[in-house]
Amino acid sequence: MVALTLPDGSVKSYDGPVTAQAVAEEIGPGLAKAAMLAKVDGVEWDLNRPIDHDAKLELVRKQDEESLELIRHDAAHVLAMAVQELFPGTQITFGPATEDGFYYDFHRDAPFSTEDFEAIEQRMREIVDRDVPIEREVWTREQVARFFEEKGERFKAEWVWELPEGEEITMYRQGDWIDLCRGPHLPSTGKLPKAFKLMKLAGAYWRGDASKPQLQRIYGTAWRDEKELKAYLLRLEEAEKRDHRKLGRQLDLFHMQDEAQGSIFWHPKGWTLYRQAERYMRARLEEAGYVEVKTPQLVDRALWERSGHWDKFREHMFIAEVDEGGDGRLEDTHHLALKPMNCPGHVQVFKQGIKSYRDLPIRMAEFGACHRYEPHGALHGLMRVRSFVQDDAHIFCTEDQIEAETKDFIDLLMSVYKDFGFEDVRIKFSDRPPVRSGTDAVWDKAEAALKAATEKAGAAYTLNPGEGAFYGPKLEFVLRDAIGRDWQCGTLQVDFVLPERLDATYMADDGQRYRPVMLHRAILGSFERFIGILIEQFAGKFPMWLAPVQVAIATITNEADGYAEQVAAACRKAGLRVETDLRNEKINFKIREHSVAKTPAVFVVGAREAAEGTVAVRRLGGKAQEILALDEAISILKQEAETPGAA
RNA sequence: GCCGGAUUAGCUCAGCUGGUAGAGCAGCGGUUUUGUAAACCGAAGGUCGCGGGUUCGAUCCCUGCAUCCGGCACCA
Repeated sequence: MVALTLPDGSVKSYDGPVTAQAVAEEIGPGLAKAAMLAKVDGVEWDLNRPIDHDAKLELVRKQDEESLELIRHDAAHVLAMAVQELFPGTQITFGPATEDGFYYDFHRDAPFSTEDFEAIEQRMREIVDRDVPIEREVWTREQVARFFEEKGERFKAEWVWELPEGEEITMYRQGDWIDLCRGPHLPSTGKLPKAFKLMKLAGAYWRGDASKPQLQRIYGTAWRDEKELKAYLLRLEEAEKRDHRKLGRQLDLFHMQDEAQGSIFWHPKGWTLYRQAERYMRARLEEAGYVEVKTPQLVDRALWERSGHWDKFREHMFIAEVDEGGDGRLEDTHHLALKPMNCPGHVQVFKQGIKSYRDLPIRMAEFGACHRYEPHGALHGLMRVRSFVQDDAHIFCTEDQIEAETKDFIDLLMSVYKDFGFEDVRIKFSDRPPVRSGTDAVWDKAEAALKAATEKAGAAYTLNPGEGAFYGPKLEFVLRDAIGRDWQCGTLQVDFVLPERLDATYMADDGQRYRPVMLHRAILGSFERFIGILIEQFAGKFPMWLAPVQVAIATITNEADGYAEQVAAACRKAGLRVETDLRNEKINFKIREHSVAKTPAVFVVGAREAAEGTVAVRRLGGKAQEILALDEAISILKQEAETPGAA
């Protein structure tokens, strides 16, 4: 007897094992058609896999959000099958669902081309039309290994041995194609909606390891129906318009060029934006009890050797070679490095004089310009550059102070993000990496302290195993760009190692010297990256306090030029960032240009306004105009332009 | 760094199977003085990313390099 309890509480009993598909059919043909997946006692279960024990049974229907992951995983299998049919000799590896689609990694000597996509998609649709059953089979590890070895599938054959001992090994068969997979899957290929599309082609290393062979990854997207697919593609297209590189050019914010790859030429408007962010951050830090310092750009290699960076990151540092004697003799050649980070410099400041426990915590901030020789393939607009400025600070404190400092930091960061318009912040906790400094005991202490403090601060985080810095565990505060890529911005790192290496001490109340703990922390991360995200977040339509030009003053005829200059002067006097537009152009044209430039407000002035001492205010995105007395218009804008948080 | 793609005027892009290039916008010169998202006319603008090769002839084919784009790897 098998008794299945349905979500409505009703119980269905059967003489022997029964499939969820059969149960659905019994309930009704509509449900049978819509059903995609079962959940047996909460565990995902193939519809056509017999249930042989009493359990709670739920059915996931196509219209349920949960069906998406299944659809995408099945789409990946259908893709793999299509590829192997069309390109014999191609080896399969992995093909999971992703956030909005799926991919499959293949090994094949000849490269795929996006021109192959049409044929592959065509074949995928054919496989759906064939409507072949997808069946779950339980094999032994040896059977799987032998099977794949005989087929020349060396990646699959290798992988099966990595699966945990004792785990049930399942193979999913669809027609004459079969893959090692934990499932679950649809009951047949015909259930896969044809709302999929192959998107892009990329290289990816086998098992994410650059020392292993490189595979060819085909990315696709899959949805429940054509309408969802269309909406997704449209969303992507819209998102691409927010690309900060595109907007950076269109809004004349910055540019880059080959002679300084990975570095930014900030134009006046972009630099204004940057300065607003900097001004705001400085005020917030001062308010939060930070002191600001400035440390050298070029530092002798000796310090980097002591800090451990020379050993670990030499390849990624810009090194200057200085021949002191000017005679080419090696003995007096010095190596200096452009600082790739500010920590060792801050420790030097800390070490001047003797610090007392009464001085702690010391929150030492620097808008530090750093240079890192990032690999070519890593560079990405403002997001990943070789020359950047961190809103860096190091908090020197006692172990007892870690918790309070962490909490204060998280609060400060969240409040800053909120002022910039970010509510959706992902937090990751990264623990010890395989290659690291410091003993396990020290790491135990650092990880425990950071975790406890984070939990106290009430911040929800996900675990990011093995991704910590070489000297300590870290919290990463991650923001998302327009097309859904995640970028680490803020960070907090607990460090017991560097104070040791660079011999930082403080005098405690017992008259003994102790090591301070260093908390490395940044809120924006780098101004460059944060501004990149900001541009995409606002699609270039910055709030008044950040907008490079807050108001454009546009004349209707040149009779109003004199008045327009007066208006501009009054605005400047009130601290507003103004641009005048006295060109010999129609007002329609001017309005269009300032709209395209995303200037938040335009004051239109003509003969009428000049006579009456008013301005016609037009807001970005609005059609309406409002005639206001000049003083009033200025005071309204001034109020809107106020920097949030601090002044 | 790795895999794939791209590179044509300031910008966005066109250029069929090899015969040294074209549009729109911007810029420049004129006309126009305009009431809330593109006035009209004109002239100009290019070592087709850089180097090598094939060819009578290369923007186009081959090759090396550079940069950029999409991923992967990396990210103190």
